[in-house]
Amino acid sequence: MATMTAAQRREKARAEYDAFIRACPTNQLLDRISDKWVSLVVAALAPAPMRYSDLARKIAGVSPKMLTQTLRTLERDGILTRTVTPSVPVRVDYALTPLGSSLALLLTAVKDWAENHFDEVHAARERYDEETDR
Amino acid sequence: MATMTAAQRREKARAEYDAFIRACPTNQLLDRISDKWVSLVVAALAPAPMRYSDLARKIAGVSPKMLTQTLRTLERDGILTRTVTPSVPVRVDYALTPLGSSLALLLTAVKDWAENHFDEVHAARERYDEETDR
DNA sequence: CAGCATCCCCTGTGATACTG
DNA sequence: CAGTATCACAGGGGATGCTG
Repeated sequence: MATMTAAQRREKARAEYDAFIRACPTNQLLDRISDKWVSLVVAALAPAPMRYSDLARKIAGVSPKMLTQTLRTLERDGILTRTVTPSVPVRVDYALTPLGSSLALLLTAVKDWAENHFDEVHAARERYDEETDR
Repeated sequence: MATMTAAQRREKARAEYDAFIRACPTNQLLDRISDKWVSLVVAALAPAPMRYSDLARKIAGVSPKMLTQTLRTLERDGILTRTVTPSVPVRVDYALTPLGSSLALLLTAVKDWAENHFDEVHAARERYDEETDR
């Protein structure tokens, strides 16, 4: 295998690259938790379990569709549990799993960072815009 | 202003809601840093400053367009600095600011979480799919 | 109450090609 | 090397209406 055309080498590199991307857990999971709604849902559930309508109210701005979609993927990923109480009317509770709680710790830290450093970011933006705008 | 039609009341509520959303620093910043490319760029720059082409190579999968776009917004937000050295060929270095470094700490933690818990998430997914698929 | 189904638009994103 | 410009596309996400 000492001989290999440039095309073959390129193809090999590409194949390895693709495998790397698919195999790379970081990118996969990072993509999922780098989601607006994921952050908000996990943060909302961090203090205490909540019902569907509580979440809808607390997150304010989320459509039923996105809320459900987000909750389903998070349930699938073992981040939270979905508990249906078959009363009338139905009652559905969502709660973080231990896994979800460990993630919530980090996302809450990020959220706190955003709150604490908003001033600096805002100031930086104004400076930048002033120097740039025209 | 005791009299107000339903439409007016709705419009007022909407205006207040919009103002609330815009005023809320958490959502604004959270949205920005809850971005795939932001995470990757900040993580890439955390160990050491890098040049444009270094970033393009390290991140692998990002288009020039998205890379530039991401770098610009992060520069605007004071997360990183852009330094042009007018040699031939041109050389542009990107480095995290102290503000950016503090954020990098958190995002790196999230990245590590993703790496360390991928197995659990993956297992949860298989369990979920097995119970659900039909 | 807690959804699911459908429609549909619009923007973010990627590919490609060109420039200082 | 470090971008910018243009185009074309997919699909994210909202609105609406219906159900167990």
